[in-house]
Amino acid sequence: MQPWPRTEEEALAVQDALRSRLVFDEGPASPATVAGLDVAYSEGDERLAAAVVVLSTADLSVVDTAVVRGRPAFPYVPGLFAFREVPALLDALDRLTVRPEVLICDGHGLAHPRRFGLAAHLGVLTDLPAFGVGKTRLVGDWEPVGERRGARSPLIDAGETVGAVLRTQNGVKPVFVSVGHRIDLDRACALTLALTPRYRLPETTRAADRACRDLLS
DNA sequence: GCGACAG
DNA sequence: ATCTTGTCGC
Repeated sequence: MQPWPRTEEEALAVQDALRSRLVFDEGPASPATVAGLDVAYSEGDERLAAAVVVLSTADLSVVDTAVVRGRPAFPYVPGLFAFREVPALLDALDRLTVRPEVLICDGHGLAHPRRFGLAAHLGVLTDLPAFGVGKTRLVGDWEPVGERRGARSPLIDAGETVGAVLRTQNGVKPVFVSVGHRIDLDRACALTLALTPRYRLPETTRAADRACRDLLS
């Protein structure tokens, strides 16, 4: 993916081309390692820091960390968000010394207007199992989710299930889980719950958020 | 024309 | 994403 798209039209064309490479299968049931990815932005200038933190699924300990500085590669446009962060995230992934078994992204996968959000995009480019855990919705509707941790409701857009609204903590606002590449929704939700023993967001996301924020300040 | 709109 | 004080609760 050399010539990075510079217009919305070009970006849409790239999504169209890459979408056909998505693979939908069960994916790893109990991966030994999972990676969290996140990006932090500076206020005034246009600088960013991208981080990937690999955790051991067994005890949630940190196995590897990679952080890089960079620039947004595209303006923020809902639905084209991946074009903004993917280059920096790939740079960070390249600097890992271990290859994680699953990528957990800060954003959506299939829960996207054209079914190709950040998690799907990164999954295809790395060919690693990948899914997204978003804090807010981009598309879709859902029925009220039970108040207890583990409760979930299908996220439906244009008549199809594109993800799940999952409660990770009792009485706390749920998160939006959606498949990206080479993993199914049940396993993505199970992993998300395994990574949220105490907080709303996965430990992977929290670790990556801290890492890139540290590099920026 | 009016809202909605990942991070 | 980032800007922000206090406040409620364990």
